[in-house]
Amino acid sequence: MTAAPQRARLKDVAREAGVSPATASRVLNGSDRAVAEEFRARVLAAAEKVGYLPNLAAQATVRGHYPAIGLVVGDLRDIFFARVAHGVILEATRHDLVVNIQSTEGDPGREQSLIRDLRRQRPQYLVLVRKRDEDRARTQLLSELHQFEVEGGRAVVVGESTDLVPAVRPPDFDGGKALAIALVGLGYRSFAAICSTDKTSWRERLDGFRTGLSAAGIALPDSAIATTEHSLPGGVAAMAELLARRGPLPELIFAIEDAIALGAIAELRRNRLDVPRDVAVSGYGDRELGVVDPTSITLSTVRTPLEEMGALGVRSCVNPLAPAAPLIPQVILRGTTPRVRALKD
Amino acid sequence: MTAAPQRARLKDVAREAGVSPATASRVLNGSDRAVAEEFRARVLAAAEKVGYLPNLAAQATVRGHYPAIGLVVGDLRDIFFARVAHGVILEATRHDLVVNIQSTEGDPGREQSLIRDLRRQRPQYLVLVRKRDEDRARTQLLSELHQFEVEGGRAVVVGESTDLVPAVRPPDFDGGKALAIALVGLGYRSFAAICSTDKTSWRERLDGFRTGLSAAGIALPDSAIATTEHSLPGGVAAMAELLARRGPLPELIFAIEDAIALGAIAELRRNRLDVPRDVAVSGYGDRELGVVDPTSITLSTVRTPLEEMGALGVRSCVNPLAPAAPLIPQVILRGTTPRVRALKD
DNA sequence: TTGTATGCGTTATCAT
DNA sequence: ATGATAACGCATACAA
Repeated sequence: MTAAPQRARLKDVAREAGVSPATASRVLNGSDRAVAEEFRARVLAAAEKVGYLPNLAAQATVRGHYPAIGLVVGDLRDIFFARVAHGVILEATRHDLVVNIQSTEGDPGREQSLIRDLRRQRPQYLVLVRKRDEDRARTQLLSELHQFEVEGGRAVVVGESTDLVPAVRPPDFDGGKALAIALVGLGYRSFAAICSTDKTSWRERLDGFRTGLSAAGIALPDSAIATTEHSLPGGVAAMAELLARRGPLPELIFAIEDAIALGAIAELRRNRLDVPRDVAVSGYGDRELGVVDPTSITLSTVRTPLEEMGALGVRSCVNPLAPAAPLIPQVILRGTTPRVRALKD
Repeated sequence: MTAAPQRARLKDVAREAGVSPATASRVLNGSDRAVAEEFRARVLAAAEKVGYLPNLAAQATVRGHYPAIGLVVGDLRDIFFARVAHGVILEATRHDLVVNIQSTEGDPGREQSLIRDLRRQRPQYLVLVRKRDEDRARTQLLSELHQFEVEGGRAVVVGESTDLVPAVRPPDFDGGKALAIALVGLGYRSFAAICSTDKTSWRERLDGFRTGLSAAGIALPDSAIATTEHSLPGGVAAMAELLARRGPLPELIFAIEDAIALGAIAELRRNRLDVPRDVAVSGYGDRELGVVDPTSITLSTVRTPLEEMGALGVRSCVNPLAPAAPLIPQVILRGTTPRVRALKD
């Protein structure tokens, strides 16, 4: 009924060129063996003529591995995963690697089974993107990754730390530090901070921030820190708590996450405090909030180089020994943190 | 040096179970042939014991095709592509299909070469996601897709229309109509509209909107329509133009795109007109603007079921004959279009 | 119902 | 430098 799919095979190219399949293979696909110039030209011409495309699957069976990179992400609609995936895809293409993408749909419990699915394809590399260090079923995941490596694959985690396999971690310490230095440079001298209860994600940011401040001789006492949930309502609650402490208002409030910062701003406004006139605010993460709507506030923040992290994940798989370029977080100063001089005018 | 990768093969399972590879193959991978219960159990146990995973590449060489779906998208950081890709990935997983993702990086000119790359893997299906009907190199793309189908693959375009292959189009007419009906239901009776110069994307939305209005006996004359660029500054310009026409202000302004709506709102405010007190505004697209920041406006809009479109793309590849469930756009009424009664209170 | 043998498209080893 | 030939892991037509 259906016509048999017509695709040119290596054999067809060889016949067309009047050479053996072996020779054709040598010129078309990478081989260290040399081929006479005349034959090479004939094969190339023949391949072009019959529209030959190498069959990756056949190559994979004989080579034992697939020139592919398995990519496990969470929900792509989350800009975090989208940015990392974008970096992975671009870098993979540069290395002529196919990207097999899978999504946990936000359920880290599915990671293991997804990796298992991926393994059927014998990809050479595996990039696991994690937002937080979710460790349900850690043992399962560990053994799955281990098995992958036993089979000759190389895996890397991008995002939160894991001691299971090599990891590409966000430069959160550097980001916090750079932000602090930038804010001090704008003239700010007194600070408060709002952290989330999710330890791993804010610890380094805060440590870096403190380090940056201390370089200018400024301290951030624990009494100036509120801890709350990693969300906008969390920011509201924490801000309320800080205000309730009734100390002097700091010049700037550093929220460990953009969403928290937005909540804090909302609560400040509810208390008839203007941002940035009365208090300045900075977030962290650059989740692309507060910048799309010019009629609203624009939030200062730190942008984590997520695309670079994805690309680095690929590079460190492909060439584990190559020295990695450092990840540079980008401090983005917007409307919520004006230069202090301007305020005093 | 490196230990040879150890992976269990079908042969190993067969030996372990004391059966022939053929029998093992029949029970482990889909075959219509029946196998005695005892053997089946032995094979299953053996496979479990040695940790067998079928080698997809080997299966692909003998079967002639790869159980995969090639996915070509633009920049994943664009929520449009992210949502469609998410739908594709989920549905593909349901059909036990691998997803090979590629990104044009926003350059539609790369589509052809990406598809060519994909073809090397002999995927069964191909989903091409397009935001607009970019037709540079249309002929090239056409022949590439044609070649893919000649080889036995099935392709579909998701997004803007194309007559090249089956397409999954956004329900823009229905969305415009549903929005108009919802707004009339809120009590609005006079309207203006701002369209973009990019014809294909707004034509159906406006047609649907007009149809919805006319069901209530309301007309939208051409004099109440401004045309501009598909962007926020475009919205500003168009709003300025509408205001300059100096007619009576309509009760509601329908912008064909959220970004345009935001520009329009900005321009209204600049003219000391309050939204929604003086004029209501609705966008279209739900690009997730104006909803993340609760301190700002929240824009009414229509949400195109992009995930469903992606899933439908997969389904119509896998089973072209199955009747497709209709795509339902979702009208989202937020702060910029309050019930008219409330305003009159 | 089960096993044997052959072939899928490609690469690599071995002669030539 | 080139060509025959044997793998690679698996599925299936055919034989038993």
